Amino acid sequence: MTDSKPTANFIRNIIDEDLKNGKNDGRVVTRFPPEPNGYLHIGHAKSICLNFGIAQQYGGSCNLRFDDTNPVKEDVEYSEAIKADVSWLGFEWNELHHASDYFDQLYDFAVQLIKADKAYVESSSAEEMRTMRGTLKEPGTPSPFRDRTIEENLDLFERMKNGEFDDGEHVLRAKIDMASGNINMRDPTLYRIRKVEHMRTGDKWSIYPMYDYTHCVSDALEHITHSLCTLEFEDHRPLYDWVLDELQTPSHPQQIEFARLSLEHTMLSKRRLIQLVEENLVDGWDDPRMPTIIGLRRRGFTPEALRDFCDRIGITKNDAWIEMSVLETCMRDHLNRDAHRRMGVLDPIKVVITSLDDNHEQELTFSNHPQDESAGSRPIPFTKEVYIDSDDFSEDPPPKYQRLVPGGEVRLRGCYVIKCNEVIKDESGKVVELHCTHDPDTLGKKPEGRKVKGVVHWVSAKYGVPAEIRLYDRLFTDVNPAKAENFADAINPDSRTIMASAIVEPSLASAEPETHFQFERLGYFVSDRHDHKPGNAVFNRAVTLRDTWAK
RNA sequence: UGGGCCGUCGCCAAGCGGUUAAGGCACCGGGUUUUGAUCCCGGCAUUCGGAGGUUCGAAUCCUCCCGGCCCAGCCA
Repeated sequence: MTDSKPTANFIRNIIDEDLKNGKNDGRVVTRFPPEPNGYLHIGHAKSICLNFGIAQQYGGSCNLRFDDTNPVKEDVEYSEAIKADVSWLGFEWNELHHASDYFDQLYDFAVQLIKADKAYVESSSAEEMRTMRGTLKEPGTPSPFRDRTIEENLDLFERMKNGEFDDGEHVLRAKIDMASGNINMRDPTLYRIRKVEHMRTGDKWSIYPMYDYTHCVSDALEHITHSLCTLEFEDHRPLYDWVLDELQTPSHPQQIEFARLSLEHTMLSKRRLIQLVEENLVDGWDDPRMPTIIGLRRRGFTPEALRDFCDRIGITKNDAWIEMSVLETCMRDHLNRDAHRRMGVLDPIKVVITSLDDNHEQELTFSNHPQDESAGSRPIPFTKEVYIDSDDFSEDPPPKYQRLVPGGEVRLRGCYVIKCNEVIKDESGKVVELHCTHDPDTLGKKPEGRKVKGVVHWVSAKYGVPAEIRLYDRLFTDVNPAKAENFADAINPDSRTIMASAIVEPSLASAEPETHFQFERLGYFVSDRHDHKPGNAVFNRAVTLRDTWAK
């Protein structure tokens, strides 16, 4: 996995062409403009990687800008979380801005529009405006307020700003074309009255600019060259251009739209995500099953893997659905390369090696990474009693089973070959202990005269450390849960399995929170960044190992 | 004839008038292996939503048709 040469896409082609033609004096400036009204998810990661990635590739820059134009939905809790997520993903913004930084300029520009007779104060109700807007197939009708004099508009707008009116009494509209086939051009609202505390400007303003008016002006003020956004804004581009043309801003960024991310078995609508959290269907925004950046992080995904993912899925205008396997592969690729190997047993079953002395103790040396010598090694104690995973033993094995069976042999990973001689059960018939003997001539060498194919991970019963291991699966069984009648019903009942009695090798007790490991034969895990502490080992499984054994 | 946009392998995606139609994921073999992992090697679209047309030559240009997505917030 490398972050080198990103795949070609239509946006890079446009930029290449612009550069060739000397447009923007060879500058490339992008921006990532989230509204601070929630947590970022993997769909935002796509946009972040695109915007910051293009800036990097072309030696340009990328700004982080909070689109904080609707004070009723926004909060600094979110803007702080967003900054943390962007940084964690590995990107540095050039400038940090807020749309609210431009409120004064935006107001002056609005006055300019009024003076040019390109904007007017509308005093109809929202209801009436909707009626007059017409429908998709029928043109709208002009408002009776459309022909107010410039002086009257100026006066009213100033009084709106001064707080003389209540929410909903008036609105400032652009004067464009009520008959346009594009509904966004039927005199769109530019300003509305909102007597609400703003997260940054407090109660200074009682009017707030709308997205369509704010975004293009903000882009222009920051001298953005390429304003990248998602497909649903295609219809807004004529308005974006109209505003900048009317205002004759010195800079006129080019808006380019690309398809948003759709990932199978998950759902990226902010509204639905909020619902998951509020209805306690998950544990919060950072629940490891959430597609939020913070959730993916806690699950054990890495910035490298997420960046690789964004590069692999590409940028187009197709409504594409990405299979989970792509994300999982990115995760495995990265951690296969970087994660140190460890052993842990999820559901322990005791193995007594009867051929060993009661107090047998042996220190074995395990490589941290079989393909990377530089990763070093760590000691692992071997004792008479060890634990193996319960599904690595079977009295009634399925075909091609390569693990331990009564009378059979298996290799304890990095240790001896053992043979199962006796199966101990409790009153209910449950297997509680296996009595085995070891072949002393198999440490570091193949057994004589026979083949032992199976290898099983294990932990010393005496030195193993108790741990809680959380296993995760997709949150939704449906490919597209958003389409389910009641999406809560689409939740996978087995999306989380807690293995409360797991035992892990001693070296893991001292692992720092948020350290990634491969537990051999089980998958990639991370020590939980919140719950993992000395004396309380907690690991989350990000993804299993690839498994080609037909189960 | 409201307006805008999209259709290349099961899923993504390069390709921009002349290529044997890249690559990744998935899948199917085979080899290595003390992780049923990794790694390696091989297979996987005579065809680009369909039909016409232009051209010596079309996935790439034109026309029509079919299928899908977005838009009627004082949300972004």
